[in-house]
Amino acid sequence: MQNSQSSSKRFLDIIGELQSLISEQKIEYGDKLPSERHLAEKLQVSRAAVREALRSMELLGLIETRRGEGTFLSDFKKHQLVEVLSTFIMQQARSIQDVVETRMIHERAAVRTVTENEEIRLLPVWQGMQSKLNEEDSVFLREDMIRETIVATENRLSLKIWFLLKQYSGVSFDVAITAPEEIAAVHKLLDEIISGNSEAALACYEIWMQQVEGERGGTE
Amino acid sequence: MQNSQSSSKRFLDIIGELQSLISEQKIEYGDKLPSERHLAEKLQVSRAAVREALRSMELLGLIETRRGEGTFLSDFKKHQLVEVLSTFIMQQARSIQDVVETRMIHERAAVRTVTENEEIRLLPVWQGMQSKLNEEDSVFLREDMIRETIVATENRLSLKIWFLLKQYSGVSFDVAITAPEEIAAVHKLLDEIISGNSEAALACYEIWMQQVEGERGGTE
DNA sequence: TATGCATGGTGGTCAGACCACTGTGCTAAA
DNA sequence: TTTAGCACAGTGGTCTGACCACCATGCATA
Repeated sequence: MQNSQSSSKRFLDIIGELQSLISEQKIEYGDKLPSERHLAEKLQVSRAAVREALRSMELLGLIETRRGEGTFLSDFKKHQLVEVLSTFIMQQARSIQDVVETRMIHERAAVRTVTENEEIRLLPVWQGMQSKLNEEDSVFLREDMIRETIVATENRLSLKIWFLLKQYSGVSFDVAITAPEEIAAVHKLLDEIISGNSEAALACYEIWMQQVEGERGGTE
Repeated sequence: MQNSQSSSKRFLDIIGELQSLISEQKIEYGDKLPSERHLAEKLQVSRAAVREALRSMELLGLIETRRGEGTFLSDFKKHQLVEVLSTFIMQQARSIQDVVETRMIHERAAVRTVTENEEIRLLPVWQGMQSKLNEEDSVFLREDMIRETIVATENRLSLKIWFLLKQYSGVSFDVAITAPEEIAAVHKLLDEIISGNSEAALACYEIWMQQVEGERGGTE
């Protein structure tokens, strides 16, 4: 009867039942869960089914399993994360505009951080990029510039999020910077970073991005 | 020999092998994967083990399974997203500092966007929050203020990321704003948003956050 | 030509077995 | 009495083989 939608994914039901059981029995982070065999008996399913559910939860970081010992509720607050993650995944990214804007949020923040931090902006990286930008036969990608900027902030999470977003934003980043105007724009951006003028650096960034944005619709 | 760390989680290995296989055989989104039985034979593991890996991937949204038809690669580019989030989950958040900093990146960007956008900053929401802040018996949570700000930017992706990050950043956001200094700080922030002075608004935001940050270690 | 059915392949589930590992408690040696 | 060693039970890890429910296909029949 209830097989078409609701229970066609039994292992999802099992996950749900496990979570109920966890909250009912007030199992805290780090506590031990019933063994796979006990769970199978309690939930009236096979051990294989229980394991499929448990492995899924493990991959999500909800639980930890230790051979010979048992299964334990993970001691980090990963639950909400999973919730968000799943809703995130389930409902296709809505607007590409959000992705672009969010990507740029991270990029702007990086430019600002780098420019306003004396230690970072005096790093030799920036000069290195400038000379590479000047060389005729060197390949200097758009994403190199931005990536290095975010790397310089030493915020790995931001870097990861950016890396993710750039793949969605529909802009070609793995493209060498060759157009004279673009070289000039990036050059100026690097200048302003080195001189520590954050407002000017951000302005350069915006100009550059407008150039990049404007090129869409050209080739394709 | 190599059982203590690397291959103690066989189903993780299987997931890895599956992903290799997917990229090797150039399986595109929406394409059909080999059947569970074939995979089991190919990878030299039991079908149960293959299924554990597949169910995990399914929960993450990487694949879709249709009974009687087969297993299909999910038609959206969810891979990287999952990869980013899961690796981040797995290896206990490295530096909580990254999380906090990234959260603030989104918050600052929202404050700036809202303040610099005439249509948004003239919305009645801000006054509404101010009066609520003044009322004696009303409950105005920290996260209400920030959430509304990000909501106002209409960037749902940024909102989701923020929502995710706030749960990790170790700061209590579901706490009512009651301390006189905090009320004053938020009030001033709202003032500056309404008057459209972005630098001043950001300065207020920083002050507020320093207050919030400073309270850690007090109660706990 | 069009309808209906048999068949093979697929995921979904199960039972039972064995292995590898861990913790515990008992036993025997010091 | 204390301690070192071992046997054992419980746990996760894996495998096998079986059966069911479902779907697409193609063949046989009307």
